[in-house]
Amino acid sequence: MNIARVIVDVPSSQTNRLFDYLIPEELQSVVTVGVRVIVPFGPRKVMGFVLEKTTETNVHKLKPIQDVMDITPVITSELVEVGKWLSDTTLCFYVSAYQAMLPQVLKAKYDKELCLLAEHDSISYELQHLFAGRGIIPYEEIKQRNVAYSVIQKGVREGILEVQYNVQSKETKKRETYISPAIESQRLDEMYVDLPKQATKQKRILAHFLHNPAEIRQKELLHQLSTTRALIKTLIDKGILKETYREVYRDPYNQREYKQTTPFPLTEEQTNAIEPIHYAIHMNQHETFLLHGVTGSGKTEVYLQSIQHVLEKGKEAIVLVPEIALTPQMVERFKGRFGSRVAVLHSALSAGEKYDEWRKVLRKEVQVVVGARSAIFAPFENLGIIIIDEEHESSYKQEDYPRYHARDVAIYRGKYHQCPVVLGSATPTLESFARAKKEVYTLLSLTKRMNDASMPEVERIDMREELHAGNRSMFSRVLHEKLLDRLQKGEQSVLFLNRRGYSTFVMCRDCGHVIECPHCDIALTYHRNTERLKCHYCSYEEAMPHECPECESDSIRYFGTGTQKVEESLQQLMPEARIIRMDVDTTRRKGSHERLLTKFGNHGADILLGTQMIAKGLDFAKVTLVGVLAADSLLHLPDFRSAEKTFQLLTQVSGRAGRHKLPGEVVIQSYTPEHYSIDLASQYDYDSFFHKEMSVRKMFQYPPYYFLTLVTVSHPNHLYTMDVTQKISQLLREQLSSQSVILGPTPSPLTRIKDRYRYQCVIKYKNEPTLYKVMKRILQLYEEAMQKNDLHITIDFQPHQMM
DNA sequence: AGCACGCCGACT
DNA sequence: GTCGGCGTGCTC
Repeated sequence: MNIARVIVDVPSSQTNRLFDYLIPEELQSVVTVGVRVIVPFGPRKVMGFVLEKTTETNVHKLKPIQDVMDITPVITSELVEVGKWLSDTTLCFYVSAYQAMLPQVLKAKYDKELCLLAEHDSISYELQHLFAGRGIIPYEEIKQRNVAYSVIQKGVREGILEVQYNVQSKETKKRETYISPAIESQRLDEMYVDLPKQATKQKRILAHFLHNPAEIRQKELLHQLSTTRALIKTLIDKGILKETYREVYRDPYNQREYKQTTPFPLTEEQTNAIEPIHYAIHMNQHETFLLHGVTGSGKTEVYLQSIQHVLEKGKEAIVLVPEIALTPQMVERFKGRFGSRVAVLHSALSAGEKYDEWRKVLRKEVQVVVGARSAIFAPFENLGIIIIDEEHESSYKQEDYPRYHARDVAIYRGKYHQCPVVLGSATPTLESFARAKKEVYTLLSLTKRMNDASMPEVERIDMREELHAGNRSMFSRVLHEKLLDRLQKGEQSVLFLNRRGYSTFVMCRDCGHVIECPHCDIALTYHRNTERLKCHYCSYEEAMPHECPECESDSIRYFGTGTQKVEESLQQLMPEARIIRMDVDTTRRKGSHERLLTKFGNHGADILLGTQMIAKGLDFAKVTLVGVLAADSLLHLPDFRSAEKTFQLLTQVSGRAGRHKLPGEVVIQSYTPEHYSIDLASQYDYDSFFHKEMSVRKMFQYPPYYFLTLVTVSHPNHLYTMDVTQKISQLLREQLSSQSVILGPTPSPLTRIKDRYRYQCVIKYKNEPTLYKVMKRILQLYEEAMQKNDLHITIDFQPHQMM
């Protein structure tokens, strides 16, 4: 096995294959499948992943591997397979798939240096000036100092200069310094006596070690003796003390104390739900469960006790949680139960912290990972369960390369490890619920809230009537009243505004009529530049009307409101109320999210106004009112999932009120309160919503009845972009089965980004076994244009956003 | 992706 | 003759 087959870190279609390298004798034992290596590639050096080892090759001029970057593999043999599958099913490069599995700091860093091979005084004046006495300089200095590249080229040709390509790892390990005596205590005693009288501080330090010769953390020593590093350094230089380094983890949760919890007694429903999961764990059997439980029904306890079983079997668990729900409260629940056996992986951690948490997994120091989407690649080798909480969350779908869905990866890994996968949600995606109904997944239901709490009462407010009654503000009279009431009682309110409602659908403020596409039942998008309304699914368009086509009123407007504006008018309406605004702007800084929530939790404000991010996980005893300012904002986005998303969001938000002793109330403001998603959400009726929405999806040929694939073409030239998209649509129509529907070319919802025009084509299909092949062929066809002509073609199988 | 190689026009 | 423009093709 002296040949390694390597995927090089060059993301291009021509290099997207294995390259064979000779493993030098001295690296024979360290070069194993899954390690990163540095290999010569053409004239430079690049990072690569070793995917195979072999003794045979048909390449004659094998180059040797230059170096290894890892002592132990960073990609387990299972993840090698996952990576292949991932790149095959998302059509991404192999490197991209493997990069996606690793923490950012393991990405290679490249730099170039210029080396001087000749004697300094034998070279030209210009080069002497450039090198200024140094033997190696950074390559960029050539440009900075304005030296002509021809001079460098000539030097290289003459053998005076050499360009050196370096590959570095960005990883840094945090170390702590420890101090201990370098000599025996007897000699230490002598030293103490020999020290000059005035060296009182040095004596104090020595006295400490005479007393306690054990190694001590430098930080602690400095603190205990209130001395300085300089003094210690002196003693080290004298050879009396020595310093040693010990690698430590950057543990963002280390300082925190977690109250240890023990398993709660389960309700009858929970017991029924957990039994099949435990059975699958014990039988080492893969099965996908859909745990459908209303908000507050105790899904987490089911997760925790399932994990408990897994750990008892000596296996490991992955828990995925949506990014915005990965709050300290959530982490606390897992750390509280499993303590130091838990690693946490999410985006709020620094790169170094993420790396450290990830390494705990790699080294098998933890058995449970709680994390956001990418934690699905946690390098466990003995998985016993994978849990995806809030299964319906769109953040589980990666929106750029590789465009994977964590749910698919989970099921792939679950099959590999023969372990159960649990998808949990109060509002499962139609896809998952339909699969459960077809018994592809096993459905487990929790219909009751814990402690017999009831869901808060929901009142829907028709904002059209408010307008007719002369209320032009964005707060209905009922909501205003209730807010004042809470303020008086010293209770708290949460106001929710969807920021994505900043979009631009067109609606009549008199009759609530929203202008929709006649072919797609989806709101048209207002294009400011052309003053026209367009459908992003079927290319239909029309002029922006001056009056409502339904009631002929001239109150027809395009819509959008920001949190900032809401805060201003709220403050105007209720000057005495203390308001906390939470949106992207106020939570940009690290830790501000938590700080604001803590402040609200301590009743540092009366009203919490926010976007998406406050819809999840909030659990405050004094919150008795939840207001949704514009429930329509999601509804009319150009997205076939808009009704589903509205239902999910309203259900989610409603769950924030009255979670404790005080009963809660919910006010939903809307211009179309009669819409089934709002109506059924206010009644907490998932089943009816499911049936209604399924019939809509069936009628309009959308998932889960049909699969979707989105092809997006972009190029600086408008006509060319249209042309390529047209040709691709044509090819798809020719090469795919006649049952498939191909929509397009259509301008993308964001038709121009960064001076690039974007067109798209949507494929709706039921069964298209050759789709990957056809797509690959199309990509090959345009490979040249993509390389030379700045053409981009992206393919998204099962897209979540049609942008 | 990068980089070298190689073939053309515009110079010292 | 030499320098530098960019199209072409390769990287174990």
